[in-house]
Amino acid sequence: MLDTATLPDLFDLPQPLKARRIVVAMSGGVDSSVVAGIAAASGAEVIGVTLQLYDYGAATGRKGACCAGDDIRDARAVADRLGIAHYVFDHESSFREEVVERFADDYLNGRTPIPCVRCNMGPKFTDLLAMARELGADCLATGHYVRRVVGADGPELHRAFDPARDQSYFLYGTTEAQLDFLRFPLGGLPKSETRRIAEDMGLVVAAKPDSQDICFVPDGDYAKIVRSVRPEGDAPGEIVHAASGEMLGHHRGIIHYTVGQRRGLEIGGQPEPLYVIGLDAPRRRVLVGPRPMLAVSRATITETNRIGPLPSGPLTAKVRSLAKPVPVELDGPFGEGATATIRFLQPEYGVAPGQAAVLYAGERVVGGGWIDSTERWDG
RNA sequence: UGGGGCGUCGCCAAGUGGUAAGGCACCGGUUUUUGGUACCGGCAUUCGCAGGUUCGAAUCCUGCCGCCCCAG
Repeated sequence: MLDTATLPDLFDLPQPLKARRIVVAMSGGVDSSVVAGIAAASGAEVIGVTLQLYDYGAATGRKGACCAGDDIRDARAVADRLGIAHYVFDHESSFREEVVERFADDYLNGRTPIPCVRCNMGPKFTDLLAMARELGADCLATGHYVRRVVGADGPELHRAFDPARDQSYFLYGTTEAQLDFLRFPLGGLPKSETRRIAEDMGLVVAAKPDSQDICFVPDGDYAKIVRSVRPEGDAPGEIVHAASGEMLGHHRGIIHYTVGQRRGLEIGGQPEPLYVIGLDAPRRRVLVGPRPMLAVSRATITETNRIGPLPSGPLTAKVRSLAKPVPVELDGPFGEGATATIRFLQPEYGVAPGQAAVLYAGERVVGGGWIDSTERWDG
């Protein structure tokens, strides 16, 4: 059962909570619904806010999405159940510009975008956060699995207690100013506990499937979205061996490929698997080669964000969401939008431009940046 | 229309009388809040076609078809 005595700690706000106002970002999923429930139970005044991010019709009936159609309805139902205020803001046009169109443009440029990071940086932690301030809130709480820990130099971002649920990779772009105002009450809980709380509270979303895939891609066919936004982008081209230059086949369009990808090349008769080594957008060519050619020694990262001080101890980095952090060293200025370079102490495979590189000092997120280019390990 | 070689799963390829390896590709599953990766599983009752020899043929014989090379 929910221990109401510990609730104030989850929001780290000055007492008494009855005098506080908490805005909860409600996506319509289990996690943010539970956050709203916990906030309501804490005694604070709670306002649920849901952003409508994309087209209703396209998302109707979709399981595991967020922020459209049924999900907005669910968020409203939860808010009603909890007896809290709930507002829905139409954010479609800005979401389209900031997230969807950039997503498409990245693919057109031979990069592999990660829209969840953009969405967190823009609509959620900039726009929604500003709304929360306008609503006179003391904080903005979200259902992300990540921990905010107040250290000597201010709030820090740490990985979630439950490593299987950790979402810190998607939140590296959080600025210190944003972090000051944000709260992540679920960061210390295992997911099973979240669902249990949802059941205890009688929330309709208790058994709702976890969200996965990209929220605005209804059926996993992201290329369809790219085509719909940038119809001119899906042009066929050649598949070329990255080492020999030999033309091995044709592809359906560069947007279908990402560095490190193995499947979908449809090139047989090879002694070993071929992977996408690089994408040549101007020539519409997909460069392929054997796995050793994927080994990377350095990556240049741009638009870096730093959270808290650089540690004196060792750094690790994740260059994709599902990966154990690997040891790296950092060269150049880091943070405040600077461009830096990370050096991998061991070869790292399948580092794709467009993805995020997130730096950690142990459990703490030090920041990160966009992977802009890479260097071969032996090169 | 003389000589030589070849034709085994979509591709590469082992197998030369004992009842079709393997790799690549592809498909499915697992994992997973991005794209991918990885892992597990599936994938030729049949060896260009038609006959013949044999207890038994992809493997031997005959014919046909197709492709490649050399060629006075």
